[in-house]
Amino acid sequence: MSFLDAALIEGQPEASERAGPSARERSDRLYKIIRDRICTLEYPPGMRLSEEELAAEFKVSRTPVRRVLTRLETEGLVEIHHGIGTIVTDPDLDTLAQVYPLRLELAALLGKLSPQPRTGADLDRIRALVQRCDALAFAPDQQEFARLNMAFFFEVTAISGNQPLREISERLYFQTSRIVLRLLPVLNLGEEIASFRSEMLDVLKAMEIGDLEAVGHIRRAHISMSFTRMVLHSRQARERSGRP
Amino acid sequence: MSFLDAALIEGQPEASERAGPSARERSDRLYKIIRDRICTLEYPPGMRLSEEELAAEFKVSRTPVRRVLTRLETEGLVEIHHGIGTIVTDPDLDTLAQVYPLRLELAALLGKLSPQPRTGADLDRIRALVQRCDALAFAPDQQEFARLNMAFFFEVTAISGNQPLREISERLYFQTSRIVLRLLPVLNLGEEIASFRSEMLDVLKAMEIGDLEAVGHIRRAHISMSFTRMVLHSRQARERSGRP
DNA sequence: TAGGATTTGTGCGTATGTATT
DNA sequence: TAATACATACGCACAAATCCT
Repeated sequence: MSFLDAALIEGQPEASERAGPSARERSDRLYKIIRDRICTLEYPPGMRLSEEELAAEFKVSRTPVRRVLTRLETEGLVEIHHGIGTIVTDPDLDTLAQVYPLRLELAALLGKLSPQPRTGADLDRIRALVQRCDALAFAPDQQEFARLNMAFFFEVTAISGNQPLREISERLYFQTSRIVLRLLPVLNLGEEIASFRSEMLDVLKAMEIGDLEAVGHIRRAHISMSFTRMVLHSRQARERSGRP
Repeated sequence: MSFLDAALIEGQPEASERAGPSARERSDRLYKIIRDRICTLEYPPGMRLSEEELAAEFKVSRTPVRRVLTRLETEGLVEIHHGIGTIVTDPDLDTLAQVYPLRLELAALLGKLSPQPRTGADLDRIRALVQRCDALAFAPDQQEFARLNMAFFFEVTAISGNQPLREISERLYFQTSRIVLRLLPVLNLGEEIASFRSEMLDVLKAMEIGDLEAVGHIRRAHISMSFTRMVLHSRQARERSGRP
């Protein structure tokens, strides 16, 4: 268990005073830990997750672990098969082709529905992400790239006060964010990092003048281009490997 | 247990040959039964659902029942409180105000993303719904109205082949469909039935000429007007009761 | 084909939390 | 304030399903 995981599962009591985390809080923390491990490919597609092993790691019985795995299954991150096991799903380009049109529309909606004005602290957090992105250019790190992407996603999603919209956006993001990491070998890493950095700067500019609807449009444009790059490079990779 | 419920839980084996329903199938059926009971107000908002009673009714232990209730909680249909119980949620106008803008956009998207051509059988099913709606005008029945609405919703949602979009649309529908029933006392029932009937006829016309994008726009317009009527009549009801 | 190993699904007793008396 | 009643959360043992030998 990494330091970050430990911080997540211990945490501060949220709803209760000094009285230890409630069942709901324990479950949510465990869910986020496993979800993040899947989305950073620490648990790669195809890996089998053992209920007993997870139960042992987090010092609980299988019951709460099963609760979390069931939730992850409804969100498409794992598949549970009776008698076989629980395996991490492997999102493909076909899944992506269904989810991306939705993500495009939802990104634009985020800037329109119940826009939440950004504070200086909000902008500073994004500026810190740009710094981390710069460091990434010199020392490529898949997991750090995944965490940066996720952190930026949450910053952009927060511009809308519409909770159902945020939940749906998150769900679709976690369903497909892994595919970029999977395709990194065939993608141009420098191009991806540069594109990500310029997206953050564009969003920052729009936020600085308070134009949240523009943030949505910028985000939409970059999601679209990201998808196009993936399709393009995948096709090129297939051609290079000789497959039709 | 009603006859319809019995048919649902027995059903035909879907994935297995004569080998009895799998755990997944049993769970899905139980989920749909309870979900439908909630959405037809057979389980009204505020009602407490006992795990033991449900377990006894469906001849299983509390474990699979808890699995289903947990799923219903993530979808916002019930709230589970440790030590208190599981109660059916009561969606209010504020929730509606957040969900409806989304439903509007998604309705339009349904006609655009992966449109699925309608067959004669598809149209006949909708025509049958119109007939049932006509019968409803003479003998108002809240549950029948709820079931008609739901059946029509599924027919319209089926025009898109985009599975994530359909899932999201369903989720938002089940979160908010009950509120129309709750407001029926202050709404003009005749107006609601007439509006519903004309929506089905409009959709039917668009489907007959194969214009699925128009179906989306029609649906969007009617969802918008439905929302406006609810806000309007709720305000009038408040004014009549003397509350500011 | 049969049987054992391993996995998830289920049943049930107990722990924990909440409200009421 | 303490005790009681009753709800969900949890842990564990066993059943059912699958794979491999």
